[in-house]
Amino acid sequence: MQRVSLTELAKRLNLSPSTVSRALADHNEVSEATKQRVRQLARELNYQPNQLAAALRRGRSGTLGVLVPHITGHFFPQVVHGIATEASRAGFTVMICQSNEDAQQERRNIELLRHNQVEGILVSLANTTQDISHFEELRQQGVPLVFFDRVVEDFRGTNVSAVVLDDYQGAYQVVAHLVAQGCRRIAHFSGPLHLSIHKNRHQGYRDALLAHNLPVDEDLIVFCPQTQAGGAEAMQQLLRTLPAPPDAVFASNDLAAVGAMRVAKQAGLRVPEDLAVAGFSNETFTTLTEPNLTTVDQGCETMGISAVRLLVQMLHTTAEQRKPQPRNVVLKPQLLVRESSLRKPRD
Amino acid sequence: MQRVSLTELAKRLNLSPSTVSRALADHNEVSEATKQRVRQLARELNYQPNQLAAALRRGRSGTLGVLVPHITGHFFPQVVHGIATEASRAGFTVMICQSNEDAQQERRNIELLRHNQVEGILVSLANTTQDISHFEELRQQGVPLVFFDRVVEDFRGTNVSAVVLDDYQGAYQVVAHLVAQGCRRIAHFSGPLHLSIHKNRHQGYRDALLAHNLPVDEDLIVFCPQTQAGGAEAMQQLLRTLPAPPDAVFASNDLAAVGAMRVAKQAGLRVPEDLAVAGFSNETFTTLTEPNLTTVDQGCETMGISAVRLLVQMLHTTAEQRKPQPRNVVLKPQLLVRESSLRKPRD
DNA sequence: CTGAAAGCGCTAACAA
DNA sequence: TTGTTAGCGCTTTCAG
Repeated sequence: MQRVSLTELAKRLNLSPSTVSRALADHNEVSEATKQRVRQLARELNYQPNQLAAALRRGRSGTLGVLVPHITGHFFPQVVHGIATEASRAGFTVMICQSNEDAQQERRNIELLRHNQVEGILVSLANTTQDISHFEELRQQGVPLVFFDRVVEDFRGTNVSAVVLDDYQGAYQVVAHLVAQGCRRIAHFSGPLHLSIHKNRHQGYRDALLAHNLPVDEDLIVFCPQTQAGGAEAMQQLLRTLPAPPDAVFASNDLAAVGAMRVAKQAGLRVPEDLAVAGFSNETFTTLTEPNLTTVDQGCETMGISAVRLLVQMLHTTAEQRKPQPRNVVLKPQLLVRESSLRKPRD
Repeated sequence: MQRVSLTELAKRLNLSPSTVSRALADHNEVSEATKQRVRQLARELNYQPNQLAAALRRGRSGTLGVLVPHITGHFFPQVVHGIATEASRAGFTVMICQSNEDAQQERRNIELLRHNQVEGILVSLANTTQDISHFEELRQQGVPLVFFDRVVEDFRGTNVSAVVLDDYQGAYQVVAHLVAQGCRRIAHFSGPLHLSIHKNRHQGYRDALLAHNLPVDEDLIVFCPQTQAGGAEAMQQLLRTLPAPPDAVFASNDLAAVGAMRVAKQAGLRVPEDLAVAGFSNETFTTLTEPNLTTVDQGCETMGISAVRLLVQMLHTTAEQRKPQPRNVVLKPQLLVRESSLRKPRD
């Protein structure tokens, strides 16, 4: 069984290629009888339309480019899953590239996507990216662009869209919850503040304390690697240094929270009675710790979906000759209260 | 700055499109001087080659199709990561689709990939797929095809390649290790045997026992959902039913192992002293449990890489007019001994 | 070393 | 309702 082209079908049916094309596209200018004939033969010969040719001719590839730092861990696979699902729903295919957190690869992949004529690009920045000229170029040339999670702050208010999570809000909610549970000396394990996620969570922590008339005690704030070991280390430090241990720990991510929890338990503290613990991200393992870890869900999949919707919107508006309508979406995170911070019965 | 085509470049340089094309492809039949001129102007005008057109002309898209059940959880993201990385290394781009475990979507996506002229397809079956006619068709038409992890058994020995993990071997190793640790009454928590992963692990368990002159006690084999709850349930059942608890549990996956471990600890058994525990898959959380869980690493990324290599090989051999050379690769899993099963000091 | 010509497979004016 | 024509942007014979 050979590959047949549309032209081939046309010949066999004594029709012109255009008619066949229209028939297959179900144009209403074609007689029902002809459509039947065409479809029948197409099925018989197992005709496979060549999307490349159609895309070339139309000037529209029907493909969206996706550029993520990597497809590992918890967050990005989920987002990519959301992107792929929503793109498919909107009738697009996706071409996915990884920058491997490398600015060079990021540049190359952007090129690659362009050469493949993607209609728009969804990007989360590599963490080594300083020079953003490659994105600036895309922006100027009007390539529809949506950043998600790791965004270029400078592009706010330009013809570029973005989807981010409200980390500040998430952290604020955690602390408010801990206060409601009766905690008064809430420690915070933060990552480096040059990363916006940690900066925002840190700020949310501070503001929530102040809003509840609690002092911000700098001794309760520890900067540490956001890993299990880092969290463990930080907890040990607090237990060693302070006259009395804190009554809660809010870590900027789940791994650090687990580390803290483990050390606390080894030190004889009961969780949550003596020490309430909360993390951030809703990693899979948060329902496997003992006790289960209170955390903040980021709605990763929703982020992917929103990003695609934004992009598709932009594509429509540009197609209608109007200016593309960039927008910034800030997703609300969801506090998940679990055993590790629950001292009082739920309402 | 408008989009410029190769033809446009040619006009501006008073050259023919063919020469420009050759210059950009760095053919050695073009004078160095001309190459310079072409490259210079291309850069100045920010020329972006149209891959679609090139692909159409060449009859080679440079794209590989990937079809996975989903991009969530632990396993598939890792494999996809491996695929994307290796494909990029081999000069291909990837088009990724999800079947969402649905046979219908699987069929549609296969179509989609074909229409996009992918040069070959990497597939892991949806678990609802019974009718495999869509793959049979690909096979007959000579579309290069590589299955990974969830394969079509019927295709063994045909012009289709496959990459699978040696589950049997992995299970065997686990049990051999447990025996070496002094365990004699090793329980096994298995999933449904119609899934090959569980069937093979189960068989590995049995054979390893026999090989070490231990009896296979059917009372120690429990079929349960391979979830934390399932594992917990199974453990409770054993503790309730048996006159004496087993001295080890090997669960067919990590979640079930965690459930078993938790119940055992609650029942006052020490892990690993009274009960050694081992799982399968090397999920992220296995280094977060207390104690850390002994498990089997599947080399997910390696699987992706192998699959791509196999496909690329097939592409080469077909290109050289020779018959494609399908191969079956069986990856060796790696036993990771951790605290949950370690009773004796390491060698 | 360079150019002319043809065409990959499809779609979309414009005609009939 | 159907056909004619042209061409998307590129590569690749084949000639010069």
